Amino acid sequence: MFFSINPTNGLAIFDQIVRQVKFAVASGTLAPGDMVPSVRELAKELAVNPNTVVRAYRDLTSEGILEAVRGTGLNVTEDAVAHCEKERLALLRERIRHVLVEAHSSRLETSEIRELVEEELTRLERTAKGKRGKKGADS
Amino acid sequence: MFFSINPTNGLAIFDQIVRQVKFAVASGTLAPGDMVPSVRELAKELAVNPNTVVRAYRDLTSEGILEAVRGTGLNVTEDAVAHCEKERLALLRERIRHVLVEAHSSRLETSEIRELVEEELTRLERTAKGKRGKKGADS
Amino acid sequence: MFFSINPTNGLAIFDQIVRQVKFAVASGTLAPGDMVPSVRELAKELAVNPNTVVRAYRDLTSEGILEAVRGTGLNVTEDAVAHCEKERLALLRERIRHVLVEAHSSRLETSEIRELVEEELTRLERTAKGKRGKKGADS
Amino acid sequence: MFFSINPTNGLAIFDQIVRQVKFAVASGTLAPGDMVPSVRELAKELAVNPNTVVRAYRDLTSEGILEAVRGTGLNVTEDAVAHCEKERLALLRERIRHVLVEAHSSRLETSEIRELVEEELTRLERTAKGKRGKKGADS
DNA sequence: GTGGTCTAGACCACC
DNA sequence: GTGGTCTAGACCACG
Repeated sequence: MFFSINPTNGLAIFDQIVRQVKFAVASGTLAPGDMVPSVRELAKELAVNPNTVVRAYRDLTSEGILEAVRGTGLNVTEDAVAHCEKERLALLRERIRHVLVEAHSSRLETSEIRELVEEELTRLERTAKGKRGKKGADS
Repeated sequence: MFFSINPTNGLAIFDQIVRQVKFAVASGTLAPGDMVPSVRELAKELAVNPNTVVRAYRDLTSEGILEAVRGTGLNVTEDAVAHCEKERLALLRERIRHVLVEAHSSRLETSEIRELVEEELTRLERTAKGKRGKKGADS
Repeated sequence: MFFSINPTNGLAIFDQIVRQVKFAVASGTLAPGDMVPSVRELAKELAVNPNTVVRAYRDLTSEGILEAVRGTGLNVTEDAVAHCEKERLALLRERIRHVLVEAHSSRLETSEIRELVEEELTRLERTAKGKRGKKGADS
Repeated sequence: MFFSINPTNGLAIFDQIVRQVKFAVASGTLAPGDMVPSVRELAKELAVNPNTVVRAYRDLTSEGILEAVRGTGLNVTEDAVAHCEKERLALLRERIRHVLVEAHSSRLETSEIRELVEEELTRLERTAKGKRGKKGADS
């Protein structure tokens, strides 16, 4: 459904899941009270080991974003929205800063970096449009 | 000297060293025939274990970017420049794309992403100017 | 199992492992999709440090002969066979040439060298037969 | 003059020198009473570090093959011939056996190994003839 | 359980 | 002094 994993991302798989849940909450795709997919279901969908999903859900639970409902599953908490909205930009900003710092320390001019970013951003938009035009899209 | 390690940027230390050597070659900071800092020296400077530097240098050697001169050290090969110039953009582009893809999949609008990048880029420029204005400061 | 280390043959241990994996692939003893022994297992079997095996496996991985399957182990790639078949003869030929060159430069006649080789080859055959005749014996 | 170094031989440089001196003695190229080249001279000729030659000569001296003549240099001892003649075959045989063992353990048939050796031996003869035809020859 | 990374420190060959 | 190799043992992420 809304998650997609890229194993060569630099991010650990469980971390990608954690972040994507947070992003989904921040963007309203996942609302308080909604259930997240079961561990098995998500593990199958993403073709990862169930324990990896367990790990991600455990982290989210201990951060108060998910809560266990006995015998039912995990659902998004009330507090989650505020928490995730704040965190979304921070998480992204952090990664963006890291890569920009590296680009800068490689002695690329700011303008060259900006150009690189624009190129990739444009390519991304084009891809996104293409997918939207069709139907579902995955990574 | 010209290398700096950031333990929280998601990249393995040896990989950061590898990339920084490549960037230094690409930008001309390190020219063919130049010697890279000795294993022990760099290890001390970066406060990492010598074996971590050995690992990075070995990888660079097997990529043909460095070559060992028995008993004297490692120097940058003639081929290195072409190799690194090509690779610099590819390496950076790769990381940039990954973070942009994540930002996009978090349902941020392209304009919002662009804004985030601009903010960080501006902050980066300001920091850089600041440093230049003073004297040497390091990360 | 199929690997054996000889600490006095002039080759580094990790290199002997690398070569033996390649040879096993070239000879079909190890087929694409097969898992190589785990780092810890092989280290124990050869009585070497696990890191030495790690080093060998890493080299093989970066040559595209092995690939890591997260959390399960390393397996032989599809490409490995072609790669290793070509390399087997090259690796052996290289070593053979070196020793023949030395023998020749020691002013031995070609016929004398040939004789030496034949003697050792015969002894090798006899030993091999002996082993086959019994049961398993190792070096 | 009669020595040549191959840095990619698998053998350490000092060891190549040691062996070549022994071979020269065994073949009569160097006779008891003959002086070996001075450390400086040989180091320059082979383009290696003088300390490497010192190391080789030290080993040879402690084996009783060379002896120091105060203020003159090093010369070949009386005992050297017998010693070296015996050792020549042993040294070569040892290396030959190592490579044959490896070839055999790579599951090459004896006939295939023999073929490989013959090919390289033939190539060696051809090269040697070529050189002899001309004048001096180097590695 | 698996491999990946890192630290710590040893010995060797070579300059 | 240099790099190369090996040992020993730790921690992490993933299955």
